[in-house]
Amino acid sequence: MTKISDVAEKTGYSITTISRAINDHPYVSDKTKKKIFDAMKELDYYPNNVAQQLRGKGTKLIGVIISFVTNPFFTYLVDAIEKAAYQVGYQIVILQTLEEPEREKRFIEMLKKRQLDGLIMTSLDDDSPEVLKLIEAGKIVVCNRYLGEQNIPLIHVDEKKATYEATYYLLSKGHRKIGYVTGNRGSMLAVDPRFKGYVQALKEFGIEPNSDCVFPRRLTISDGKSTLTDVLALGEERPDALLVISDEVASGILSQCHLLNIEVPETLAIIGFDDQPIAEALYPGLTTVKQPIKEMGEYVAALIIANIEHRKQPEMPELNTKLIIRGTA
Amino acid sequence: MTKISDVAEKTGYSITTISRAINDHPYVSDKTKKKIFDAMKELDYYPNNVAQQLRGKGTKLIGVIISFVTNPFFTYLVDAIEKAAYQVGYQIVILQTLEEPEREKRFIEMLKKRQLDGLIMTSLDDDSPEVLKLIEAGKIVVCNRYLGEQNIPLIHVDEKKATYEATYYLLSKGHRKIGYVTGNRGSMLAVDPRFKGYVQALKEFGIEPNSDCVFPRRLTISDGKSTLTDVLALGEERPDALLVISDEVASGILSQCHLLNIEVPETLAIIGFDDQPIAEALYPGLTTVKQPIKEMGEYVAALIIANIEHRKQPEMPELNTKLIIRGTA
DNA sequence: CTGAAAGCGCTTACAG
DNA sequence: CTGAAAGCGCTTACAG
Repeated sequence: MTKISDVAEKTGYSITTISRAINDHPYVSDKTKKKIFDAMKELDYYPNNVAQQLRGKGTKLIGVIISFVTNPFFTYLVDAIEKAAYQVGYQIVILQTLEEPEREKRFIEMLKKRQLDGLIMTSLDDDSPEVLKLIEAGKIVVCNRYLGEQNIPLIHVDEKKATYEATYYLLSKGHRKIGYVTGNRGSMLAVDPRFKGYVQALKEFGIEPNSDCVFPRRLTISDGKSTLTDVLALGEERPDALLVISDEVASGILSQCHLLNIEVPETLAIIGFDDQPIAEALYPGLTTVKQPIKEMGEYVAALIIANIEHRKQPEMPELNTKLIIRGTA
Repeated sequence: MTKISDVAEKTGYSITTISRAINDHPYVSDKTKKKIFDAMKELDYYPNNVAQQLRGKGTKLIGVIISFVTNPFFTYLVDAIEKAAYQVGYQIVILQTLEEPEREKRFIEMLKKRQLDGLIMTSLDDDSPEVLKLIEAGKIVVCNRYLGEQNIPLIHVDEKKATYEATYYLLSKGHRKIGYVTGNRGSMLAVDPRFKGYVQALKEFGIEPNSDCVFPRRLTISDGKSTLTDVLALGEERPDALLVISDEVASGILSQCHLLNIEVPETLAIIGFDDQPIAEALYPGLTTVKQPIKEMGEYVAALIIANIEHRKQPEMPELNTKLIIRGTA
């Protein structure tokens, strides 16, 4: 690999001058610069970024910790982060936890070892003092969801409001038995803002939430299919509407409705969450809660980069969800 | 930030010994090691990876160039690559071109500047001599698709066979007017192996391909919806089956069929491509060509890492597609 | 088993 | 405007 001394040798200038030309230092004449650039081109020389990093420039790499790359929600978030970061010279390292704590640990180590300039975490398992310190130092930004106790800053949308509005919509359409389908464990419900929004709307209509109508741990399309079976097993008591915290699970339910000739939305209304592309492709189109993923991604990228470069933090935009009404409710 | 000299100072050992303890060198006694590790823990010390890199260890970073992160096909490929790479200590930098050549250029520069140990490219725009040199050197591995002229090694499935089989299936079901829906530009058809497989099957049944039934540049769900309109506009001549080189586009077509009460597969049969999760969620389930994405990702990861570490290349597995028959054909 | 010193490839304060 | 030299934080050949 060619290095800076090769360029110095070839041009007759000192290493110092080559470095100054590369870094566009004013004290190098244009003629000198041109000669140097020509030589660099000829030698196919590129500065070794690792050496530059050791001299204080960062890695220009931001890690983004997500649970699964194959989850479209994260994919759209990463897309927004990547575009914003690219503009200012940063790239994204994709870090999926697969919900394994050792993976999260290793990713945080990457930050400590300075492989990464900063870290965006969409989930947080390890809230040890060291991690908290990194959050305080601005090296880690937590975004989207965190169901823990600690009082840490979190960039997120108002999820409670989102489900409140969706549930309210169903209620206003006359539904009274509304089920709740979530990917979370049942034990998490107590601290889940989405569940709280659902409960609040029900209570405003004088309805006590029925735990038989809550379906936890539903994550995939085929979970959705089996959820319909569970719903039907409730007989007379079964819900006439479902708030489903995942478009994918909702799509599984809808598909099964077709198979069993259950009319949507007449017999069963369905609202999804996220407004993934699939929502538009289904028939009937899936009514769903659109998250401001793009805005959130852009903001969180701007925030971590401001932290890395010790600049003043940008102002948080309003992160509003929106109920997109299509055919299923 | 704590550095190795801080650990040396605290323990009273030399920097050399600390380094040796970190790198598990045999000439350090276990008692010494323990003392050193305790001090490291106490100081929350992590070796600066950048300095280590400069001493010859790579960045342990592999770039993966894809067109769009939001495309599920790439998402599944990245997932497979990530998992295989993680096992052996590498991480993935996600590099989306958005089909802009400057982006591709910048990503290749990252490799030249040694920000990346290797590069997996799922598309290749710039086949300049320098890039070819990097491919020959094993620093770049090209995977999936390349519609260029150059004779470069490419890891890929037998796409011609895949579309041949899908088309053959439609023909054997009695369809004779089979349309072809692709994301490529029409001008690319001549070098597109997928199109060749389609044409070959038709010819075996004595059918001349009809250019009216070829729909290029269809990339999105809403492209799919408008494609049905284009199909219907053909009147008597319209196809009774469609081979669609994208599950997403196929889902758009199917959704529009529901809207216009066109029976699938009776009036119009549809075959997609990729077997994305959406295929299973649609009604009827989408018959589609499943690609061996996992196998391809694992192999390409193993290959680039073998190159990086100057080890012998693993053997290429068979990369077979499979027609998944569901309800649309 | 241990340490002083050279060196990885750059940047930059200092001196000219 | 230019260059010799120090130094970023490590690893390792060399000497003991």
